Amino acid sequence: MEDLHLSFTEENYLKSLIHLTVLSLAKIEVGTNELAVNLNVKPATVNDMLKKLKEKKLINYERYGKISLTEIGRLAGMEVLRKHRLWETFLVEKLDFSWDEVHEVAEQLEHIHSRKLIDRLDSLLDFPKFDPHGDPIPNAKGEIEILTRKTLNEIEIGEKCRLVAVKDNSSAFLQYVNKLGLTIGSEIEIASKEIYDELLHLIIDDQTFTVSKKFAENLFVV
Amino acid sequence: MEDLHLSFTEENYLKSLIHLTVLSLAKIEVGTNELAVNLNVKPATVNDMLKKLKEKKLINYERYGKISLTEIGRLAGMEVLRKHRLWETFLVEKLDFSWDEVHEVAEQLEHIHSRKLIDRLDSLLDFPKFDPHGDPIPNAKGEIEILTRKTLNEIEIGEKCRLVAVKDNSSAFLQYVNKLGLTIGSEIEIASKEIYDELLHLIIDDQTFTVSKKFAENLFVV
DNA sequence: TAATAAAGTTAGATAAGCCTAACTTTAAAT
DNA sequence: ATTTAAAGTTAGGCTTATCTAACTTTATTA
Ligand SMILES: [Mn+2]
Ligand SMILES: [Mn+2]
Ligand SMILES: [Mn+2]
Ligand SMILES: [Mn+2]
Repeated sequence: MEDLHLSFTEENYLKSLIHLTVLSLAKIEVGTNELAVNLNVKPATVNDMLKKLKEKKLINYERYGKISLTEIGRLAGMEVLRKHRLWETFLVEKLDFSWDEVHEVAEQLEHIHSRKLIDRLDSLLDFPKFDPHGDPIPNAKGEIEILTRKTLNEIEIGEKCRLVAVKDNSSAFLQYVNKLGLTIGSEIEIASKEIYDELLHLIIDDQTFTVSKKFAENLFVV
Repeated sequence: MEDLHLSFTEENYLKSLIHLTVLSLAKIEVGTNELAVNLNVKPATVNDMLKKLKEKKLINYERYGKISLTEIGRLAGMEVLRKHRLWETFLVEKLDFSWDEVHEVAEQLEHIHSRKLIDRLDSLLDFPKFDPHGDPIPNAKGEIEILTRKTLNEIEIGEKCRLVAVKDNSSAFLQYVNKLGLTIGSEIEIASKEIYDELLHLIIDDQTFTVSKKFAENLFVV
């Protein structure tokens, strides 16, 4: 079953669709424009590719209709996501990369075609369940644990929570997280919130920090 | 200096040129046809690319003239070769691949762009000098130890030698080498040679084997 | 419901890599 | 020194992935 040869671009479309449907709870379809934004291309470009992906039976799609993954498409997309997250874990665990440096390289490595390579890598890393950003890693069967996670801005004043993952994977954001001394597992308490400009005052390790709503929306906590 | 962005294809051209010039002792230039054969494309295709590579100052080339690498081209090509051989070493050393399985995957991995990645990989592997096929690995400065090596068919009857590298990297050939119980470092004695069909009779570990001239030409010995 | 806005599609271009077929230049043989 | 063969080049096409500009369909909102 796993011998359909997909181009880098096709794989990126499928991975995007995984993010926009499977991983975005309670939404199994997306539109052309949303996919275009996610892939950083123009809607006209997406439209061309939709025809090709439908032809290859990777997506369900009708003219002017919504887009969803077929089972084949879902498996192929999940494999790309699995590779991405395993490579990120490898870079951090084995090559001492920091978590803000791995995403760009993993964007390249996720397209290496070799089932054996990825399964051996999984084994070398001891079958990790989460990547360096706290995101779950799909297993070899394409199964993933989808957790309902709150973002920091949804937490009430006075409540304590623990950082389990980050939404934004850009190095700009992650370096900002580093600057606050935050890592996956950090305890965070909401000291107070500003109504006017929506700033949050946090207590981390007995120190006080002020962050924006935008920042807080990119932190997943429990 | 290392911020010229090269495509996979351009990198493959430079790597080919490294093989055909730098690594092929006493020949610093090649022609369009020879390069085309090496890259498995048509001469017309090569011709188009030559114009582009010259434009980017990666090769020296004039219409109807021979092709050679510039210093920039040599360094870029050497880096691709370095990556190829380091990844092959990684696959064998860290992921338990056998030497006949690594070449195809390394053909993909050699195009991952990240200086940090490759230098960390080098360090993880303890700065190996040779890849699994006995080929020297260029260092981070693009320097490589070029050794003058004899092939098995050049050895005289009665002489003993040691396998140091293989010329052919195809899995078909390497599996054949495996079948004879040969590995890098194996002692080989030439028992005799047939004049008529150029077969060689070898003694390896007190056992006798018969191989063709074609086979013997692909084994480097000292 | 009719007007307007948003979403989606099509047509026509472009650039990278590749091809075949025909042509030109250089090298090798007679 | 011609002739022929080999090597190299050009012209014109194809495919993939992208774009812009114009158009059509669906959704929203007055
Ligand atoms: Mn990532
Ligand atoms: Mn990608
Ligand atoms: Mn190889
Ligand atoms: Mn290659």
